[in-house]
Parts: sequence; C-alpha cells; structure tokens
Amino acid sequence: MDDDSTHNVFRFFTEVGIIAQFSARLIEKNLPERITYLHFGLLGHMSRRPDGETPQQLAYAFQVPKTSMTHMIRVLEAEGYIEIVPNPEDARSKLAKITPKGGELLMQAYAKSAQDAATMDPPLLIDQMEQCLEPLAQ
Amino acid sequence: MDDDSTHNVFRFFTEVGIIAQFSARLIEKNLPERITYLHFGLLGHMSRRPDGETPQQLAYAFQVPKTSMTHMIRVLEAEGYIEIVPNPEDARSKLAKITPKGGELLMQAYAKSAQDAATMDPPLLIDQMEQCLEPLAQ
DNA sequence: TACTTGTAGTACGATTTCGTATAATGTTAG
DNA sequence: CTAACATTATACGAAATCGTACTACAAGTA
Repeated sequence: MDDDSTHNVFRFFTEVGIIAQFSARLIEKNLPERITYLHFGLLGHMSRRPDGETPQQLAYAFQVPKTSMTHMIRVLEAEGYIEIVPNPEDARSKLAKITPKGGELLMQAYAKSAQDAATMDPPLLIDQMEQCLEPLAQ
Repeated sequence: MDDDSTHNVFRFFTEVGIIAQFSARLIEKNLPERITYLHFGLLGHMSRRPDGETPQQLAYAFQVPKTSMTHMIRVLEAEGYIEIVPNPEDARSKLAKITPKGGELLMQAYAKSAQDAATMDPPLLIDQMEQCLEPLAQ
C-alpha cells in the first residue's frame, strides 16, 4: 500500500468516525435519560429476533465484552424495555427479549430521528448515502 | 422523506457505525495499554497544531464533554505523549502540545496500522473508500 | 457413574465517562 | 474602578466500561 492509499484509508476512517458520532447523537437526542445509541441498536436487533438472544450472542454481535453486555441488558430490563428469561435449552444461559414497551420506544425514536434527519439544515445527502451503500453491500 | 429513504439512512448509519468500530479496533491494537483510538485522534490533531490547543478547543473538536477531555489529556500527559503548559494569552486556560514521544507513538501506530490494513484478508476495498470520500468532501 | 474440560453469566474492582457545582480569570457596562 | 456576567478548567460523585476470577451447568471420556 503506497503512502497515498494509506493516507486515504486513514482519512476515510476519520470521516466515518465523525459520521458515526453524528448519527449516535442524532438518535440519542430522541431517547430517554439512561438509554444510549447502543441500547437503541440492541432493541433493533432484538426486534428482529422475537425468540430472544443470549447475552453471549448479543455481546458478540455488538463487539463488546460479556460483562459490558450484562450491564447494558440490566439497564434495559430495569427500564422495562426488555425481559430476561431462562433459556429453556441451556440452564446456564438466559434469553433477552424485547417487550411491547421496548418496541414502542424503538418506533418512536426511529420516527423522531427520521423527522429530524429530514428537516436538517444542511440537508442529509441521501443520494450520496445510497451510493456509498452499494459497495458496502459487497 | 419517504419510508424507503428513511430505511436507507438508518442502514447507512448502521454500516458506518460498524466500520468506525472496526477502524478503532484496528488502530487500538497498535497502541499501548491505556491509549485509545480517541487518544490517537488527539495526538494526530495536535501534531497538526504545533502551538497547542486548549482543552476547550479539543473538547469541541472531538465532541466530548470538557470534563472527559480533562481526563484524557491527563492520561496523555502522565504517559509523556503531550505536555500541558499555561496559555500565555489567558491565565484561566492551558495549552496541550504533543511531545516528541507523542509524535513517535503517532508515527509508529500509523505505520503498523497501515501495514495491518494492507495485509488484511479480505483486503480493504481502497477504491471504494476513495469513491465514498468524494461526496463527503462536499 | 466419576472425572475432566469447556461454556454462560456475573461479582468485583480499576478505570473511564460525564453531569453538576465551583474557583479563578476575563470582559463589559456604568 | 467596580459590579455583574461570561468563560476556563477542575473537584466531585454517579454511572458505565471492561478485565479477572469465580460459580453453575454442560458435554465428552473412561
């Protein structure tokens, strides 16, 4: 990899980091007090898996340590957005499932953030985003 | 914004979040114990500002609370990667400047990470990255 | 069965993050 | 100049993150 490519890769990473931070703030602004962008991601993930997932699987999916995931799902459970039940297939394990209240939160935050994104100035460059998505789809 | 655009915007954010996390890990792997991707970013920022910047400016640039920045620059100072001197233009303020040791760390981490990126399997899609950068440049 | 090894989740403690309040300094109006 | 207000950094404490070590259960071997 030549110096120019290297430079571009790092610049790409920097830009991507800025966008990631921006989108996290955009969504967090529409979430309750203790709920973060990661929690929002967890709820979205669980909404696509009605049978629930184990903390282990969630930790892997979101690339955080097991102990961090234990803490996150406890916050979500304490606020009533998920429920944690024993895993009938493995007595060591548990299953985290989204509750109706969690689904409600997800929808609301999604709708509000979409609204914010639509009314933003300068406007989000949706065409460019969709263009970026193509190569990412592999 | 129609439902399809909304969906694509959120998908874009998700993809971007994954790439941001990936790049943070790639670089953190080549940093010492207590030094994170954000610290690396701070050093890079300071390397482009030899006269130093105030904690306030750094907090704004990296979009973190002032108190968090206070802690971060203390870690960097404790490890000798930056020095914190009084701001001659404002006695309330300070200036954080990168040290030679900090420049050394920056270079090394940069070189090693570029090496890792170059020898990655599957290979990084540098062409696609450069393509993505164009619209981001505005 | 008894034994060994592996895996899931968590208790615990060190560190980091960050909101609130505060001290020190700067700035401006009169 | 003085008073009022703004700004810079930090002390402090609450919460979050995460590495280490542990317990409980599972699975394979003999």
